[in-house]
Amino acid sequence: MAKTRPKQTKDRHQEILVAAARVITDRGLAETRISDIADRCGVSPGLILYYFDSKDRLLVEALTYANDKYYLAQARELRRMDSAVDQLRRLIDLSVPGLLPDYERLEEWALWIEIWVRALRDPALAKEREVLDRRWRQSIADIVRHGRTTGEFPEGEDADELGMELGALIDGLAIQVLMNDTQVSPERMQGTCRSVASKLIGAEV
Amino acid sequence: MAKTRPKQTKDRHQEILVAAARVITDRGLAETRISDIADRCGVSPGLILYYFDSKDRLLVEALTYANDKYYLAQARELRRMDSAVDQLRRLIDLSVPGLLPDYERLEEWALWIEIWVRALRDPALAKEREVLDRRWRQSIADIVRHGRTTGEFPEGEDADELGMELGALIDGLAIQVLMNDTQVSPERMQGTCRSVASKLIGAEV
DNA sequence: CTTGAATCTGAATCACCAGTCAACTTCTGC
DNA sequence: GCAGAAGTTGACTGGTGATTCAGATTCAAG
Repeated sequence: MAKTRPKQTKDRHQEILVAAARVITDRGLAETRISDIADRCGVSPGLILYYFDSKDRLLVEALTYANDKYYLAQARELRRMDSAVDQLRRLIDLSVPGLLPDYERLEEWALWIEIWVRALRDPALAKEREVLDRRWRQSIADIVRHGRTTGEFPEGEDADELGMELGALIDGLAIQVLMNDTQVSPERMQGTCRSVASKLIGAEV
Repeated sequence: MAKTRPKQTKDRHQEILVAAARVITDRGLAETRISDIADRCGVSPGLILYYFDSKDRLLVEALTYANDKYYLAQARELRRMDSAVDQLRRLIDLSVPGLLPDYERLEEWALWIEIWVRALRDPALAKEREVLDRRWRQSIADIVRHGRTTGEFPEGEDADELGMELGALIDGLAIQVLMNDTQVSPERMQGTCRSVASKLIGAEV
């Protein structure tokens, strides 16, 4: 069976990416060593460099890989919902760090900050980041457009502009929540997001 | 003259902090070496450790020192204005990375991201960050309150809540602008901030 | 089986850098 | 001036961690 080997390779590749993402969220990008990733996979450090040309490339790939994984899972879930209000509420809930028991969300936001820092000096990652961020704003704008076709939301401001506004609001609040700010609890963030979204969109969310 | 020595010492302390902040914005926190800071000051690496117990402490102090400097300059400027609308507009303009020629603003935001990343794992810095962030939201809330006493803004939602909302919006947008996102130009961020602020406050800004 | 390619290991190499330290210089007060 | 304190230097130490590499192992195909 010719597929066994290629598949094996692919799995190892992914396995390393997943392990790297987890190590990064645990220890932070700056404190992530190749041997940490190797330990997490149960292999030797040499093997990591066998699959990835350098630590840097691995880290960049891991950051975008993880973000992709979370995004796709979210998009799949939202697509199954008919109501735009439900979609928007769910998107908000998924965006609040620590609101839902599924604590992978915490990881996602921590990875975002690492991406931002690194993208400041790494042109390759900077390019990827823009794609990821655009996709994030887009998914909000799409919900707004969907709500307007279903009649849940009134016509109004440009949907893409709204996507940018709400996306930025969520980003900013998520940072505070992620930092464990005593004034910005997950529940408060949820309430604020709903309230501002309602005002900007012009319909109760 | 007894003042020469104490003053000299103080200057050296500050000089190092300033140099450290600049190196951090240039190279990134992760790539900042003691010798870089020493070079920037034109002194030997040993002297840096003579004034600061460790690299870590120096870096944390530099991050908050720089933030403080920017905040105080901004607060002083805003205090001199009578109109809350003027204050809010100015605060927005000062917050848009790269809008004003004074490019120190770019540095400030880059430092914020470094603070966030590091605060995730450094409890001491986490505590400082909360103070700094609270002060930031507070300054917006104060403008709202001021505008309500002068009659420029109508009564409405809790001023502190508004401070959190607008603060988060600005944070989120500033990240995109700082990253050089092609869809989020400085001018667009400025327009969006004014427009959202107007809607949430209930008066044209 | 056998062979060659893919996978994997772990010790060795190599560069880098935080922090130390002994010696040197410059002040300050007397 | 002089003694001691403060400031400064730069070579050195020690630890760390990325990357290399020479083999060992596994596997697929003939």
